[in-house]
Amino acid sequence: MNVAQPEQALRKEAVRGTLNPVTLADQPTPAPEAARAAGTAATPAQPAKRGRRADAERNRAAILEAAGAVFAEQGCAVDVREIARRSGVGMGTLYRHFPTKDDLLVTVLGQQFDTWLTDAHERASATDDPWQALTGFFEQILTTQSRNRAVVESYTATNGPTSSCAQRCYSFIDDLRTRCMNAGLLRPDITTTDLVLLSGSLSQAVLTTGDTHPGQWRRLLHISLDGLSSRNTEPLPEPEPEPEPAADAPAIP
Amino acid sequence: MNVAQPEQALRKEAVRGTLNPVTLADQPTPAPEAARAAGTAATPAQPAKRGRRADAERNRAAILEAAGAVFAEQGCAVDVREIARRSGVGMGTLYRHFPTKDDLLVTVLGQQFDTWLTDAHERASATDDPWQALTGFFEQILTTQSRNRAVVESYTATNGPTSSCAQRCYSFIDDLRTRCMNAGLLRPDITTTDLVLLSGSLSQAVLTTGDTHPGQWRRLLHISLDGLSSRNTEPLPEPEPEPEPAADAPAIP
DNA sequence: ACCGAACCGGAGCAAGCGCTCCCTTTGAAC
DNA sequence: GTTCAAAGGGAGCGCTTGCTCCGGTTCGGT
Repeated sequence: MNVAQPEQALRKEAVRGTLNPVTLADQPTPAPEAARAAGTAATPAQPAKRGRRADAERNRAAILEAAGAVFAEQGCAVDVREIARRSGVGMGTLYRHFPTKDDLLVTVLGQQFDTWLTDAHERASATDDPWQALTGFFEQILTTQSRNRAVVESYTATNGPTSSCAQRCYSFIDDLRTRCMNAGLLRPDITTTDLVLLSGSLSQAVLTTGDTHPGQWRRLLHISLDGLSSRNTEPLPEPEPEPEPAADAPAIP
Repeated sequence: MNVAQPEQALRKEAVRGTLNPVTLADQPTPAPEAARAAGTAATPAQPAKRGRRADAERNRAAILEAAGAVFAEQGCAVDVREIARRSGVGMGTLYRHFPTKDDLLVTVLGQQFDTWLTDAHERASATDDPWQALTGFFEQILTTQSRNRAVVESYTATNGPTSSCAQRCYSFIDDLRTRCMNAGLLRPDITTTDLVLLSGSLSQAVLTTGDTHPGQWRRLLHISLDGLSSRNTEPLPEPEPEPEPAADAPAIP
């Protein structure tokens, strides 16, 4: 799942230290019924595969909530003990529900991403102005990320649009681009990849400048958006051939 | 030196794990003579304060060279043992020369920054076109950073222009900005802070997209530069009041 | 050639952190 | 109420990593 793993990896891949922020590849909140279908013995489906005890369900929810808060505040690198503490459960409980810290992170970010993308869709279709849809999208994604370290970290750790989450996001951005392009608002050689990577770059600016220069990222965003406008006619440097998205090069929002 | 340290910190601040990428605050290659002046019992001055043994000098140089390479390749988080191995010295030797991993990192990055900034000055004064000087600067800083993980990491870890290194960089960018502004090439409300943070943001893009989309950062740079141009007249959102650069909020190039 | 101070090197310490083991507790079917 | 599989919890293991300790070695002045 992660990059450059040693050779062992018996079934537990985030073996030691390595554990890059995340790899939102599989099961982004899988549909409850499609649980035991494929060979993926991944995180058990969300709403009780077949009668989970009530306390277990409660604890699972508590873990998810605490993890969401802690990851958002402190980033992907927090001690698992902190999450256990905040959710009021022991380590054993936490690890029964999520076999790996990575699994927990993936689940949490997957949920957040789902709600976020739904919201983004609604907003985008609420306006008829393509340019406003695009700028609103950037505004939204950056606002979200300015409040969630884990999202930014996992984004920048494994950029590149792969995985179901990232692909849905990618095609959403692609729609926005097409709308703007048809209206002649976007300079003609902007690719969807440009937009995806631009959002990632600005995300990082949000994270970096968050403490020292609050709100400064809006200025950078404004500058970048102006640079995207069709009023700039000089062609961009050629995009280099993309190195064939490897099957294990995942990402997130 | 770093942020949010516990209370102990007996004299060794990067006590455990914490060790954020860096904090280029003090002694950016201090002048040899001003060694024992202030109370700063920092890294001993470079060229033998008073007769260092020849082998010690050789080892110090080897450590610096190896550390430079290793930090550039693998980032600030490498194991100190790796540096010791690559430079052919033992841990004891390494830690006699640099009392802390952080010290080593600061020294290495400080040197690299010095040579880089000198080069930047030469290039900038070699052209009469202010806009080309500005774009050349961005091009140069990003090219450098695309080959040096440690620089990017330390930049994004402690953004904000403080410390002697960062301040020299800041005033250099300020010169570039003034030249462009006088020539009417830059949109009028661009601040130096905008430029500094923009470079930081793009640096991150360089790091992030380096593996998956080599050279892509040039497109983002192009877009941003177009956004900086005076052809964009719409005013940017107000910059928020900067939170008084704290005495210990350092950064680097 | 001699001597002491400076230097070398790497085994080892301590702490952080992901994860497991195992005994205890509890929910819910009967 | 009884029973027992499922759930709980936390001490502790194993590994990493920054840093130290100390016996042996080497330099450079005499």
